[in-house]
Amino acid sequence: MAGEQGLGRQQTEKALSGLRDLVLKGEIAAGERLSEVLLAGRLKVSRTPLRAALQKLELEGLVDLIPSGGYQVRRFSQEDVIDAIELRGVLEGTAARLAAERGVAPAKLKAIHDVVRKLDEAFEPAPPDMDFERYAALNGRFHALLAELSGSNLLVRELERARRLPFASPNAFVGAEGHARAFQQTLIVGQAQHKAILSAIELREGSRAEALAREHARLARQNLDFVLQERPELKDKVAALALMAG
Amino acid sequence: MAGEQGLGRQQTEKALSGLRDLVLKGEIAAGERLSEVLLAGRLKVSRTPLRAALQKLELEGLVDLIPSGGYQVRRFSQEDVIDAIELRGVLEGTAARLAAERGVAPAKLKAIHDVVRKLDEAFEPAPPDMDFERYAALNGRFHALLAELSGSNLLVRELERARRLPFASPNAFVGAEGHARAFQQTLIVGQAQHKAILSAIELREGSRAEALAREHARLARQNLDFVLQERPELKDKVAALALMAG
DNA sequence: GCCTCGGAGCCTGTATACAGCTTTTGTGTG
DNA sequence: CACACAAAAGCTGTATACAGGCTCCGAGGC
Repeated sequence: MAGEQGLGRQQTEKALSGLRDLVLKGEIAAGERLSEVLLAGRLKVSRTPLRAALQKLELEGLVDLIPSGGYQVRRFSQEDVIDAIELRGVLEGTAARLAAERGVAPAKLKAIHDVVRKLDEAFEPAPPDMDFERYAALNGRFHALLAELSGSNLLVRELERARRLPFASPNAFVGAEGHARAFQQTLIVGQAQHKAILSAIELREGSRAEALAREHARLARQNLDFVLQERPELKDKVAALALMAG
Repeated sequence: MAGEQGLGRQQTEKALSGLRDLVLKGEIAAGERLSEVLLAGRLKVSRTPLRAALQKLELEGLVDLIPSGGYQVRRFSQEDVIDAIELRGVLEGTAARLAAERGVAPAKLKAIHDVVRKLDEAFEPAPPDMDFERYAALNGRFHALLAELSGSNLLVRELERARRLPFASPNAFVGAEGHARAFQQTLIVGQAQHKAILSAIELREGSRAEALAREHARLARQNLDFVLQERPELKDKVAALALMAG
């Protein structure tokens, strides 16, 4: 039954999203070897698209190639998580600096200002009733638009890649806000930083824009440290940390 | 004749290096669609490892996926080249900063100092007789070791990726030195910067180390501008620029 | 003359068969 | 009881067959 569906890269997409889910939800332990036949059966695809998905996941950094053959789920140390956050900060800082240095088209500025305004509105309901999902969507959009402000296709690509690691996502800790008041405060600080970054870009203050964007990513680092040092029981509540060892 | 060779990923490796050569040497024009059957025949592999190689090349950024199916050679604009150099500078700057901030094991420092000394020795023959190939190898090693000094596996990976784009390589313009005295001077300046970067790292001056490493990458930018503005006829002599449009 | 529609060829995405390497298990020996 | 070795099972990497789109061309209509 070759080409049963036949259209596009449908099976590969199915294998990719399915496999990504399995890894991200921790249903496959870190370091575990990934059997192609087993996974193919589980995901209801043949080995060919499954192997394609494995290769893509390798590029995303979720799985590692085993020298003797095959793949295994990548192990992330605490240092890896810290570095991934740092890296996102560096890249977003570069995006902000380039935007400031090179200038930004008014239309793009308007679009990102709109997002910031909507983020403000998302704060209006009292904290317990806040729609975190909506906030996360808008926050993600802010960061995507920030990358675009740089005017660099290359940087947009790199940032898309960097954000794929779940704990490096700007929303890594947003889901857990319901669990700790400290997290909610970081949202407020974060939104203030959003505005400061935009202001720096508009004033063409490249160095300030870069520093602010870097600091903004450090909020995630702060949340990470908070979880690890003061509330280790929250670790399981933050899905993004499922992959982290220790 | 399934599994004719059978060992490891030999065919994939063959397809990957062969295909990369074809693209890098400009034997396939930018924007051209890549026919799998044609290429498979040309490289003497079957379509399966060829497709694997195509996917890897997509991750390297040399080919683009066509939405309707298949791949094409990626087009690089002048801006892309500039941004790739900038990105390498940012990442190497981060590596240098982290090395300074976090400290470096003496053994690693010794290793990179050795490379710097050998680079000095490579300058001893009079410029026309200089062994550029040896210089490029040592220079590449310096940059690889610099990444390792950061102590961040993630950053090492990212820098390996970033350097894959030929024009973003630290050696992008080294091959062309024979063609212009101006290039030779950049080698001298570059070596001085190597030493300054190491000094900053040893003194734990993170900010200085970062700025220096960024500036070091800008040598490539300088060479690029020199070629484009003053000696356009050299463009064909720099293999790394073969992929650039215009 | 330009646009729309249809068909033929080509091409990609997918499934599957096969062979050699890796790993593991079980047995025999020191 | 530990270790070495051998056989077998499982697995991956590779080749290839197949089917459904996609592309391009030409014919027909407005």
